[in-house]
Amino acid sequence: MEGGQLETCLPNLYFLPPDNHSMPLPPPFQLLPCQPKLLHQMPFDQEEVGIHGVMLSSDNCGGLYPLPELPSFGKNSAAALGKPTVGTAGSMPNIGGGEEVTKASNESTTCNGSSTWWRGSTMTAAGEKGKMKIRRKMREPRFCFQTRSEVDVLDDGYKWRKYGQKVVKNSLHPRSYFRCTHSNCRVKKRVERLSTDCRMVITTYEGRHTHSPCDDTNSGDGEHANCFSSF
DNA sequence: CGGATTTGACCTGCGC
DNA sequence: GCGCAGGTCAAATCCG
Repeated sequence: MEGGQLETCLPNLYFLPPDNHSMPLPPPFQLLPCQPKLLHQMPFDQEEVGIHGVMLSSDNCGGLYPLPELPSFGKNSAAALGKPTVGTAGSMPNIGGGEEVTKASNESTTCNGSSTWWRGSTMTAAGEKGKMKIRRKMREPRFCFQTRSEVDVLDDGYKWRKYGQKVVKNSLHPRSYFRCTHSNCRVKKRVERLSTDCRMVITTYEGRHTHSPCDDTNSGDGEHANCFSSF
């Protein structure tokens, strides 16, 4: 992910005034010890592009925080440059929004159950490479929020498996990558701490769970109580 | 012993 | 075209 693409995303972020929090939080957020506050919403037309994201911020007492600037989001990031964004309330970190999500319009969730969510196990070299490039651009709906917590991984009711950790530039803390362990559920999340305030944890969910949190230990398709599907 | 985590390598996209 | 940075894979290792 490059900060350079942030500008393509930022105009789609809006600050919601406190009295305009009409959008219900998705179940994972409702399960958190303290519900994060909605700060930003990505007002994409869901039907059109299949994207719907929010930015949230909270601490353990439910206090509302403006999202502080993150130092690590690329040379061209608006956050780094202090560019004004639409209705800024702090800066938009390049989490959950760095990619050009609008290209996901047609094939947004057609990840076809292959061994990897975007690469595909049956991909052949020449013919599929172009598709792979496109697929790389595809992004699931994302929800980004910030909490003040001692622990990196918040208990959101789902079971996660860590599949990677990466040191990000200009950040003191590594970013961790998690995948939902439920079969047929490709939801991922990234967790990192602010370098400016190590108590603050940025969590980004990507994708929609195909099961409910309580259904997490089961295998199968778990069609009921989709966390994000109606969101 | 099986599942989860760690970590280095690899791949891809993007900016210059 | 090249280099950098983010994201993912997969073998090795750890842990219950």
